[in-house]
Amino acid sequence: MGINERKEREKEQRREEIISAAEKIFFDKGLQAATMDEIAEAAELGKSTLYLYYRSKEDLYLAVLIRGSQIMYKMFSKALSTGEPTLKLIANLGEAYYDYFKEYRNYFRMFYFFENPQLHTQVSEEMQANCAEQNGRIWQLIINLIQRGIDEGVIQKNLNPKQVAIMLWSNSNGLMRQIDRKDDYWKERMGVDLEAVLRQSNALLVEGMMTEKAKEEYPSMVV
Amino acid sequence: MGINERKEREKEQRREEIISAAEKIFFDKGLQAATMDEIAEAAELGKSTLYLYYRSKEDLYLAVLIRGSQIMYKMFSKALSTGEPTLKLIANLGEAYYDYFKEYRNYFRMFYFFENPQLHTQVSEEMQANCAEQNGRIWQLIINLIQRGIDEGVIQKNLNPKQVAIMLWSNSNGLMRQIDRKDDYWKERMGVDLEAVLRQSNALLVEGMMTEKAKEEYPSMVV
DNA sequence: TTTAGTAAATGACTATAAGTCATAAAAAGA
DNA sequence: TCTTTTTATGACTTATAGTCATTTACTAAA
Repeated sequence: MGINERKEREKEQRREEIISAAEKIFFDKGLQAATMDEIAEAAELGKSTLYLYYRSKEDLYLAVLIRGSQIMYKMFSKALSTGEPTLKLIANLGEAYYDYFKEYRNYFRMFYFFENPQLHTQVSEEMQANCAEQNGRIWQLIINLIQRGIDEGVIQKNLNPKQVAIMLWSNSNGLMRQIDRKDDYWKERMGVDLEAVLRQSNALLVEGMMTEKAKEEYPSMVV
Repeated sequence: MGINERKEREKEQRREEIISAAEKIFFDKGLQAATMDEIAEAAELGKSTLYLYYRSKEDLYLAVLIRGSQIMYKMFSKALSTGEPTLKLIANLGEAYYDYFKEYRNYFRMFYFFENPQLHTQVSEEMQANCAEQNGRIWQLIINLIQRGIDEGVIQKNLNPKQVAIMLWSNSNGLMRQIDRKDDYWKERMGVDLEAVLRQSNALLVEGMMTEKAKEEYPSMVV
């Protein structure tokens, strides 16, 4: 019978509405300063109702984060589907991450939460598993790409694709953090353009991992 | 008269005692979960007394952090005073940061706080200024070192020393974060040794910034 | 249409913890 | 010893996450 299905749909919709309301508040105030009362008001629901859908404020925060991850996954998938050579795709993926940062900076900031386990005091097992799965999908995209580069002989084959992935990711992420928090400081007080630093350090890393053959074939990738 | 000086000394000592007590609790529980009541008990003082010395829990947290920064500064200074060639010192500084991470991981973790401005809701102007100053001293050490490398002709002179500093720092920091939180995951599930990744990516970046002359002179720095 | 049963929603409540303040204790000075 | 200043505190206020008994809305059978 269709009633249960309709109810299921409505429940899912309500979950999404709650996420949308929570998003506004979290984007504006961050995890700590946002209150469940505010979110409830934004969602036009009683606070207790929120707890029927999410077990804790942190779980709700992560539900928003997962929405942000899904967007990232889509952007990355799209960047990888242009049919360009693998090395170009690696560069494109770096750009896609930077595009994500610029376009969805609110989500990007929420990812800080992942990195500080001391903030995780009320995360449910389920939600943690959801996040891990979503996260894993994105890593897989990157790792597969690097593996392809190795198989094609454009990335040195003594490198571990996971190792390369984490190296590139970690570097980009660290710099985008700086851009997020201190771009003006670096630009005005130090005369440093962090966007250029980001591109340059990524390029240096990629170049260091390319095979000699690839350097000849794609001289434009060499700094 | 000496009474005021003695009092000043005692007050300073009390501040340090409070920091030591706070440190234990913060190391154990993190900023959010630690309570001022616990800290007061550890310090054998009433909670209200803490507020005579520090304006907020966050300020107290930062006071602990500054102690951690001072240790870092000392370690870095020591690493730079061996009289070795500049390129070697750059590598040593990377190692010194990793040593700090291993030996003072509790402080290292506290630095997460800096990176998430959304957590800063009660930081006083003074404390912020103290942190900025302490922070600036450390950056200056690094930047001066890179500048020396440029002056000596071992680092490419088209590079901005601040740019180089942030590139190296950001990369190391990002990877040490991963090591802190997910070393086992990467090792056991992915077969990746993050410590090796850290060294390798630093080496790649340094190599990419060296002059040709330096590469000839210090072939051991080339991967 | 009524009624019984189920699912969804809520307002009032509890517990916890940061931060305040009037008052007390201790120290210094006269 | 008495007064003033400094240091310390316990009781209080406020804010907010999370709970729970109760209500409201919806569904289905009589």
